[in-house]
Amino acid sequence: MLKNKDRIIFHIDVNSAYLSWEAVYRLQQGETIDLREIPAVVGGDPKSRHGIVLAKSIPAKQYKIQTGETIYSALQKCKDLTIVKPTYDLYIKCSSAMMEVLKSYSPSIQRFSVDECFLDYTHMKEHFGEPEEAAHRIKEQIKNELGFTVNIGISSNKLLAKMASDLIKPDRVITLFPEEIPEKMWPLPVEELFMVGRATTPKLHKLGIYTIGNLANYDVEHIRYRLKSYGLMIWQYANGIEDSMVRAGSHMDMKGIGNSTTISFDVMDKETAHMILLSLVETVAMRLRDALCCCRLVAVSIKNSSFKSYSHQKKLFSPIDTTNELYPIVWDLFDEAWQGEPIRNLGVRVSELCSNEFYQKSLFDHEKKERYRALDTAIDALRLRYGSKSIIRAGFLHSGIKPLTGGVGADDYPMMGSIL
DNA sequence: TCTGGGGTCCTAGGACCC
DNA sequence: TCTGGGGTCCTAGGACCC
Repeated sequence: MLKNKDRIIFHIDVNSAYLSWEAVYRLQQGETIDLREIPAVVGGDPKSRHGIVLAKSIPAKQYKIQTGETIYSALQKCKDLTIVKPTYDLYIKCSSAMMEVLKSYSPSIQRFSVDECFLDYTHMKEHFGEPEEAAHRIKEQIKNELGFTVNIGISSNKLLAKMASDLIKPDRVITLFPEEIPEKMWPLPVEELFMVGRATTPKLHKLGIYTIGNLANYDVEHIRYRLKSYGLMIWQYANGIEDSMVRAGSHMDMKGIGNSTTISFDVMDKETAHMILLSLVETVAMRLRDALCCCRLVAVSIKNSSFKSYSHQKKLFSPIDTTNELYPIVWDLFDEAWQGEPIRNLGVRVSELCSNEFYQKSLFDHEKKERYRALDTAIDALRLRYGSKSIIRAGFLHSGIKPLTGGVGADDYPMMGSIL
């Protein structure tokens, strides 16, 4: 029986992913300046109210520019900051190219996000040698073949491998085995521990916990009493305790599908809101069918111009997957929830997914439903063949609203969430 | 021309049933 | 007249991740 402590897990993390990928692409296009070597960020357009920093170069980091802050504020910190728009299609391609390289080193890979994954190296030693040696080979191969650098963290579980890859950047292989925890992980500020975020940090500070080591050595019952199961989890993380498997997941274990959008102006009327919701539904429903799923729960979220968010959801009697069934539900949910204030952001999310192949037909299903499904299938096929803009609803023609909104590209991948 | 968009999981409270 | 308690489902909101 293999003990957990004998596992070898790699965490591969692309350094400044979006920015690196933009830099590589631009160099390939004949650009002479490497974005990674100047103060630069990838960020949206403030005009359309998308103005936040998505990724920064290391020189930009020297100006204390942080991911998530506004472009406006970043410019205050660095007057001649270079700002480039995100191109998500490129990122999906770069991510997939990296996955192809990693697949040749282990069959057991868990994609954690577009720029991070876990690789189980446990049984690969006889093929590729000692873990550190292999990690260096992987890192160099990605650099040489794809042009960007990665960090690789090595340990006996996913949590420690992930913490390891964060220790020193960029272009590094770093180990963090259990015996190295006191020296390498405990001195770090507690907010650098995975799952300790903005809300938990001040609560821990109030308890006199400032470092990961403070948390690790705190009375576990007391922390559990104060922070419930969450407290127990982060206490275990601080002690390097975590034993989840590397799940070579597919989109089959996706829990939900959602799209949301920040509108470039404040929406003041129901009709416009309905149009935007319909364009979100088109994308959500298409992704749902693409995953061969139906959903049983539909939710609408609203963020108003004062940044207050609220949501409204409905559990369905029978699972659905067609645009024509989904949008009336979404419109109703919106009408019930909207408090009449100016709207900044709208979202649609479906969950409680099940297979669409053998879904239980309810007694109240009617033949119309079958026609809807046939229509959607035909539209999906046209969009696949001639592009997403080849067929749009007439209502969008003169609306000034995009007929399809959102999506993460053809290559949906499962995200991991709070539990490793 | 300040504040994105994609996820997962947990909790609390109320309804409802026995 | 007094006011059980357990279980499950549903909903809204908030925490965290990238």
